[in-house]
Amino acid sequence: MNFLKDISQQVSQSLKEKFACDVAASEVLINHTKPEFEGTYTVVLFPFVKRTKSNPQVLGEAIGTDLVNQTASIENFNIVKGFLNLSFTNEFWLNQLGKTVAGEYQDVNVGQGEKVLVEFSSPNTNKPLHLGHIRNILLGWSTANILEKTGYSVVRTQIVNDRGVAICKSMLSWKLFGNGETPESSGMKSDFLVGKYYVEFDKQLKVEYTTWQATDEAEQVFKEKAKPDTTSEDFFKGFKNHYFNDHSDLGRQVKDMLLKWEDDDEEVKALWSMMNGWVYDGFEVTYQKLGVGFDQSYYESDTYLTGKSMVEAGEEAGLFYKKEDGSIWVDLEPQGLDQKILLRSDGTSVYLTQDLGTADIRYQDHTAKKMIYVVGDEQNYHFKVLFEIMKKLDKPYAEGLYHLSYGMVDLPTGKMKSREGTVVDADVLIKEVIGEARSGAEERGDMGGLTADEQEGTIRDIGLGALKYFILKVNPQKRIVFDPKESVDMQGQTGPYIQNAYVRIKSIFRKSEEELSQDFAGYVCQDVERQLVNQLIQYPTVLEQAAAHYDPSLVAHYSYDLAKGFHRFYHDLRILGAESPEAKSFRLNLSKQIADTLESSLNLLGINLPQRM
RNA sequence: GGCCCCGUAGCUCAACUGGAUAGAGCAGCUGACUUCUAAUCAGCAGGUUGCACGUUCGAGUCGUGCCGGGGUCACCA
Repeated sequence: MNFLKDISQQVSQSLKEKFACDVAASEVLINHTKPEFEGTYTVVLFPFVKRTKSNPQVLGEAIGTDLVNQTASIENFNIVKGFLNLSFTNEFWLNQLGKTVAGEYQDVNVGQGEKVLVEFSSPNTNKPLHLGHIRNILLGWSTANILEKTGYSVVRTQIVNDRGVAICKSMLSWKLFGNGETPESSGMKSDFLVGKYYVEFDKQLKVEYTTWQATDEAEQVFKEKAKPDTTSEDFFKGFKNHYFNDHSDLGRQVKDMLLKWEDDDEEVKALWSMMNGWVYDGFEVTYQKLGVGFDQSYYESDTYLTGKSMVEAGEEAGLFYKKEDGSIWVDLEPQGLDQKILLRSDGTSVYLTQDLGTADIRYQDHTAKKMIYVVGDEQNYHFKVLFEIMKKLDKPYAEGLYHLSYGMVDLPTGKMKSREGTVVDADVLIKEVIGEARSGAEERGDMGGLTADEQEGTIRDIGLGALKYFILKVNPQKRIVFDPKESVDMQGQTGPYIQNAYVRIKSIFRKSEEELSQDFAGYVCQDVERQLVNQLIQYPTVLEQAAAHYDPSLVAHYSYDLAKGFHRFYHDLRILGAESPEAKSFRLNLSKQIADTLESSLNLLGINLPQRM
């Protein structure tokens, strides 16, 4: 919005000429005028009071007079306390709409083609995607869209955690208890089938553990390791991991499998490929339902070895150190962090190791110096560590790494826990939300001459629109409390509300037979209309901010405000039945721009706009 | 315990990064469909911004200290 810069410039000049005070144009603060006052933009005068040794009233009079005289678009000013409120001419607003129509407010190119890699979703392959993934995926997807829109060259990627103990649990469990069950034979969605065996493993382990607790061996362990005042019940609650590692038969078998996997054992690898394949098929279905996809997927199984050699190289270069038992560590205490292990004493890699390798391979593939990791905030510390290590290794992309951290999604009953079966599966939720949209549509009846297929598509867009908006409108840093039973609202500040504004506009244009022309010269616009034009020209600024902060919620709030403005306008004024040809032309153009902007902004959030609803 | 995040209306969220009398939606109560789609609009009611100091013309926003919630400090991922 260049005219704001011009105003700042003018203010700076006035201060210089009339008060001999040097204030850079960039220091001039211009706000939106509060609705209860006359005007559209406001210059805050307080900061100049001290520097000019003048009072706000005098300052305001001087600056305001200059602005009105020097700037054709400013019609009037008033001063309230230390605020200089500026009103713009009718001509100005007509011009602004004209510029918008001409596409002048379309280009945002802060990225200038710079490459950015956005990692999101990043699932494990032992169970289906759940509500938490949905937030992750929506955030990642829309952040990528926003970056693309603002001129970055974006690569969308996921890292699939396809190896390790978890998937081996599913594999072993299937082998022991599965009787050769397949997605075909069971009719289950394939990722759910794998998840089923993961849960089954846990169940069996629990049984095994409980039985073991009654043995002499367990009693011995309790006597040796329990602190004086703990009951055996409490002790064994905390001992579960140790049991799995040191005493469990199932645990032994899982580890055995993991070792065989690392040894490239044919049978184990075949099982692994098969079951991972099931999971990928299932994920793909879910991704498609959500309308997202990736330019490239990375697999931990392909990258962990690279990480390992990076660690070894770093150790040789003296950046890391080796303990007597052979494990390799990094000392990040100078950076205010801790000592972290990078390779286990048996030479196998840990979580960090893989992330090092993944980052490096990605850089080799894409030479993107910016990489954004969309990962939950429980891993804040992990990423701090990772980024520090990259700096230590002096990687060219080290400074461009960013952890887009977001809060967990909780249920009204508390945290989601897979062990307690309180996890909300992504597919189940999507179905529920679409069902909600369907019953809403049925209640309303009449979707105006759509075929059955089109209706189904619209219902899906509405349901998903509600879900996506609900999640994306919240600032990523905050935790979300999500009640899947009450599902998602379709009224008020919601996706469907915004979709509805768009649909109303589309409906108008369906009824308007003439070509859209710009014959609105001389039209005197009303307050609502000025406000709407003003909202429209904010769009590029909003995009810039959303891109700078990696925050889709800014776009979400903007589109709601715009839709709200439109609904009100629609209610107050006739468009097709406007009082004059100019008024009609102005309003049609305005509506068209609003529809385009709503479509653009909602698409950034991954929300589709139906033509009717 | 150390470090990190969060705390705003009954509920879900805003507040242009320090600016005016803290705004929306939901839920509750009123009113508006023979009018371009009522998934809409208008109104009422709802607040000591967790608490206390401090910084300054000005603090929900910055600082310090408490209180409450969450996370994290693994040879788990």
